[in-house]
Order: sequence, then C-alpha cells, then structure tokens
Amino acid sequence: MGHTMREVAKRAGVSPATVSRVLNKTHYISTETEQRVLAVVRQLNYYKNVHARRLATGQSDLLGLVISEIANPYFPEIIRGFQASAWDRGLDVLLCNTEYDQSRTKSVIRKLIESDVRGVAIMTASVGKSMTSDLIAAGVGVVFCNLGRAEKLVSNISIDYERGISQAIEHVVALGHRRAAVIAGPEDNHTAIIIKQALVSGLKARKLNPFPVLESNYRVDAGASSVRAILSQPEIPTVVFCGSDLIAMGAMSALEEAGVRIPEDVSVIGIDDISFAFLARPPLTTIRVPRERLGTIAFEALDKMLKLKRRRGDDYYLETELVVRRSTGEVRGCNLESRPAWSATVPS
Amino acid sequence: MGHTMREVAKRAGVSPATVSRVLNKTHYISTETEQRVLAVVRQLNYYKNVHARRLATGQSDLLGLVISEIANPYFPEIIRGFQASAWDRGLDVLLCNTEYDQSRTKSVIRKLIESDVRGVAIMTASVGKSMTSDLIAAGVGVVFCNLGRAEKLVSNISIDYERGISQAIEHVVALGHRRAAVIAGPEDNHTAIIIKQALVSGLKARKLNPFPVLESNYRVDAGASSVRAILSQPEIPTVVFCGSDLIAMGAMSALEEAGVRIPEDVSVIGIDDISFAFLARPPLTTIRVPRERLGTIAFEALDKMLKLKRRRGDDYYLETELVVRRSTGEVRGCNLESRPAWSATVPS
DNA sequence: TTAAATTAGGCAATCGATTTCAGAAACCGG
DNA sequence: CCGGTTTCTGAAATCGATTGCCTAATTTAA
Repeated sequence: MGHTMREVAKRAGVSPATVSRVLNKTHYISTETEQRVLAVVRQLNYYKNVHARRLATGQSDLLGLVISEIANPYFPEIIRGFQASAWDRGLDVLLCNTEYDQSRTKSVIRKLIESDVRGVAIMTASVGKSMTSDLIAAGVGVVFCNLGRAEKLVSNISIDYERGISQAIEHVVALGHRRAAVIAGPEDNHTAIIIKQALVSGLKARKLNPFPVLESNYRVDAGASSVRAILSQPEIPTVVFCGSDLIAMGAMSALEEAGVRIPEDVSVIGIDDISFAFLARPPLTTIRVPRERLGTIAFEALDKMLKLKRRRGDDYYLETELVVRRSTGEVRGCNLESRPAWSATVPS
Repeated sequence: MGHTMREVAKRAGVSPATVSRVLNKTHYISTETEQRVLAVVRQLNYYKNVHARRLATGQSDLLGLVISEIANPYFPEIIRGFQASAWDRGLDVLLCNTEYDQSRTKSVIRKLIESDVRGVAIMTASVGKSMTSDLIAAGVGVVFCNLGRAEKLVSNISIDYERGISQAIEHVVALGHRRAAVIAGPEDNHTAIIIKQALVSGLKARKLNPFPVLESNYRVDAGASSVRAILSQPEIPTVVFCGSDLIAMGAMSALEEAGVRIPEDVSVIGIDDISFAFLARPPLTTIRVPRERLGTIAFEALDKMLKLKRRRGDDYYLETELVVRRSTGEVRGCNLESRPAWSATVPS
C-alpha cells in the first residue's frame, strides 16, 4: 500500500533516521535536507504508520472514553468535550460503549489495555469500580465520574447535584407546591442512586415528603408506567421530580396523553439539560449538568495525572444549577373534582 | 508496562512463536503445551500489544466511521449499527467527527490512513467526494451515503427519499392540504439538497406548488427564523415539510410560541424519525430513515468489498417510509381572520 | 522395513518507525 | 593553525509480535 520511510530516505538520499527527525522535528536538521525530505514526502504522498511509531516509542497517543450507550443523549456533549481537548493535545480517543453489558464491558477494557492507551475516562455509572482493577494494574490512569475518591492512578469527578436540586426545591416551594413525587433512574446505576437520595433528602428537609418514589430506566419510553402509577394514587402530586431529562420527557408525554396539563395541573422537573430539553413542549425546567465541561475536565484530570511522576489522582467537583423553563408553574387551587376525569383516561 | 510475549515464552519453557500460535490458534499445538502457555498467560496477566501485532501482520482490524457531529441525533443509530456489526466480526471502529470543518476533515482522513484502517464509512454528507481520493489512493475501501456510484474501492448507499416523501404528500393531500411550505437543510450538504429536490418536485407533481422554500441549518435552534419568515407571508401554508426532524422540532417550537396550534392550524412533517420525534409534543409525523440498518449495511458493504480480490464496490438502496403521528391533521376551514393575530405575536 | 506424511515447535527474519551512539563537518576564539 | 564546540547525519539496535522455513519425532502407508 503506502510507502515506507526507507523509500523516502532512499529517494531523498538520506537515512531513515533523518527522515524521522524531519517529520518529528526532534533534532537539528539543515534546512536544505529538510526541504529535500519534505519534497519527497509530498511527491510520494507518504503517510507514516502509527502502529510502527507506537511500537517504537512505546507510547500510544491514545485515550479511552467509556460510555454506556451512544444513543443516550446524556453523552454527546461529554464526548465532544473530551475529544476536543484530546485533539488539541494531539491525542486520539477510542470511544467504547458498554451497552450496559458486563461481558462487553470486560472486553472493552481488555481492548483498551491491549491498545496501550495512556488513560481512560469512565463516564458511565454502570461500570463497577472493580472492573477497572486491570486497568490500574496495567498502569493505565483512570478518571471516574461520581465513583470513589482519588488515589494512585485514579481521579474522580464528583457532580454536586445537591446545589441544583436545592435550587429546584426552592423554586417549586416558591410556586406553592406541597406534594411532590420522584421518578428516579435505575437502581443499578450509582449516579441514579446519588440523585435519588439527594432528591429525597432535599425534599424531606423542606418537609415535602415525596410520594411516591419510583424507579425507572433510561430508555426513551421510561417514565410512562411510572406516570400511570402516580396517576392512580388517591392524591396526585403537583410536581414530579425526574432523575433525568429523558425520564421527564417520557413522563410529560404520558401525562399529556392522560389529559394532564403541564404545568397547570402538574409541574415536571428533569435533570441534565440535554439538548432536547428546550425543544420539549413545554420547554423543560431542569437541573443543568455541565457535561461538555465534564468531558474537558475528565481529559485534564488524565493529562495532569499522567504528567506527574508519582501518578496520584485528584478529586474534582462540578456544580449543577437550575434552569427554569416552562414545565413548572404555580400550583393551582386544589380542584380535586377534576382528578377522577384524569383517572378515567388512564389506561388500566 | 505489561509483560511481553518473550517473558511468557520463557516462563512456559517454549519459544515466542509457540505462544503466538497458542494465542491465535494458528498452528497445531499439543494440548499440553497449550495449557501450559495459557496458564502462564493468566498468571502473568498478559495482554498482547495490538500495535506490535498490527505492524507484524500488516493488517489492522480497524474501520473508520466518519460523521459530522456527535451531538446531531441523526447519527447515534448509524454508529450503533456499524459498531455492532464490526464488533461481531472482531473489528474495531475509529469514530471521527468532522465538526463541519474542512481542515479537520482533512486531518481526520489523514489519521485514518496513518492508522492503516481497512475501510472507511463516510456517513456525513458534508464531505466532498474529492477529499477522499487520498483514501482510495492508499487502497482503503470507502462507502458513502448518497454520494456517487460504485466503482473500484467505492460503494454507495442511496437512501430512497422519494418513496417516503410521496407517501407523506399523499397523506397531507388526503387531509385536504393545498398550501405547503418547505424548510430544507443547508445547501452545502448534498443529502439536504437531494431531499429538498425530492420534496419540491414531489409537491409540484401533485400540483402543490410549495411556497416558500427556505433553507435552514442542522442546529437545534434551526427553523425558528424560517418559521418567522413563513408566518410573515400574506398566505400561510397549512403544512410545513421539514428537511430533518431537528428542523421540524425547532419549527414546531417556534410555531407554538407564535400561538399557532399544531396540527389544528398548521401541520408539520419531519424527516429521519430520530428517537425524540415521538416525544415531541405533538408527536412528530415523519419520514423514517432506517439508520441503524444504514450503519449495518455500511459495514457489510465494506466487508464484502474488502474480501473481493478485485475490490469493486456495489450500489445499495434503502427505503424510507412515512410514520404518521399527531403533528399532521385535517386542514381546517380557511379562517383567515385569525392570521393577523399570529402575526402580531411574531417577534419582529 | 522403509518412505512418506503428519504433527509440534524452534530459529530468525520481518513489519516500519524511533533513538542512542558516534562520527564528520563546520565554526571559533586564542 | 589548532583543540574544542556546535551542528548535522548515518549505522544499527530496538520495540513486540508474526510467520516462513526447518528440524524432529511420531504415525501411517506401502
């Protein structure tokens, strides 16, 4: 296929060593030779072989980024932030999705080690910390999101959900809400658990005892059955806190289909601020998680850790904040007589 | 960091060659030796180095997938289809985004060649065919979407928009619509152009002269200014065809903010059927493009082409179909008196 | 019983670039 | 004009795995 460095060297009348030095600017080379070499490179349309390079240098200008699922709208901004930073430093990114599958996760990690990546950002919360011991053992730096604390070769980025959540609670309290429900993410995801706990304890602290507290998944149709369960309660909440925007949009969709108006009858709040949150009807009030920044910081955490001789990681923190749109509104007078009508339209 | 094959060989009392053969199952090895080697591999927690492997074999179990932007919800399903198929065959995928940037596209292609990928799927329509001549020259197989025809080392997948579009037109005609507008995608994207032409000619064929025919981009806030332009016309269309779901959702959002009801006042139709289309309010009637399948076929096209000795590509075709949801409805009596009210609410 | 075939596994070249070491050429102050 | 730098370049080892060629040992066939 392509030409080798040796060929370039021959045609330019120099040694391969010189070609390498010209291409990598790693040594004094006379301008004349340099030009000659570059001319041949252009003429031959020469491409260097990264595999050979990586083998020779023992370094692999590669970083791993592990997410759970490419179709989940939570991830694109993270990927973009991470990739952009990596590219700036001349590093490449190997994007891996676990598809929520254990064995697949294992082989993804194996692939990353075999590829001799310099570091790995694990941005999905469905990967147990234990699965990564092989990475550490192989000397690969790791950065987590919401999982454990910094140690050797491990950094962690904690997202402070409390702040955004307490803003959100103040917001709905100010609007007069007294009855709140929670639809949290799946139990096997530790970020979902953190969010749920923050939601429940924050609500309790304001004497809004959330009920019911349900669990959902991260699929697009999530929230529908939860909404059904909520609407079948004797007392319907006036505001529903959702563990993610996806859940919130699913919930809004199901609520509307049941004839419940948002925010007149029920307010809905999401978490993440995915790009579609503002295209939702009504535009979704949500707690923004700075995901592009999360990706950037994940890169920087790795970069810093790998530059250090003793490769101790750091702890990073990221704030969240409330974004008020139109899915939340003042609670209306307690018109309980309209409730039976909703119940009637709810599929059994 | 990790151990080398030589170490494994030494400990197992065999030659590196044997270890390689055991690991790759490429030669007769006695069960006994095999077990001994595998035991050492486990004990040492040995990982093979893919770079060395690729260099030695001159083959790179790597495929490239070029998209324009990870945040665009058009791509996730394509990526998933492509990646899944590749994984099944033991191949890895290098995901590259052009970010709609020429120079970035160039360096992405360079990277792919340097990585010695076996083939590349170019699924963005913002890459000119000319940019890929280097790939062909390097002997890398390429598969396009909606771009040119099959030739040596080149396959193409054509998406047949006509079918879905004509279904959509029949649909709105049946609902009594006579005035249609079009908001197409950006002019620098040839898929957008194809769609626009199909839309306009299909409409004309049914004597629905579309007006106005506007151009938008693929950003989330697209369509807003187009909607403004449409609402300021003396005659407002009863149905708006959009060049993508993203545009459609932006348009719906802007329409609703202007006090126009969907579908009572204006019907909206999108293209793609992205995952959010059915979470839109109202759920979006759209023309489904089978994107996961597109990814799968892209892989198969490459796989087949690269297996052939004379590496001629093939032409593939993909059908589209109308998905009717609730953003389209019967046209109402011509209540022109309500038009000035809308205009009044439109920001100038 | 001997030739041929099959099975097992080692030796060493190879892939394509990087990099250490060392040598040649040019330059410079004294 | 000479020893000492400085600047430029080449030879060759190296990275870690693969694989063609070969040798032995064992089995099979004739």
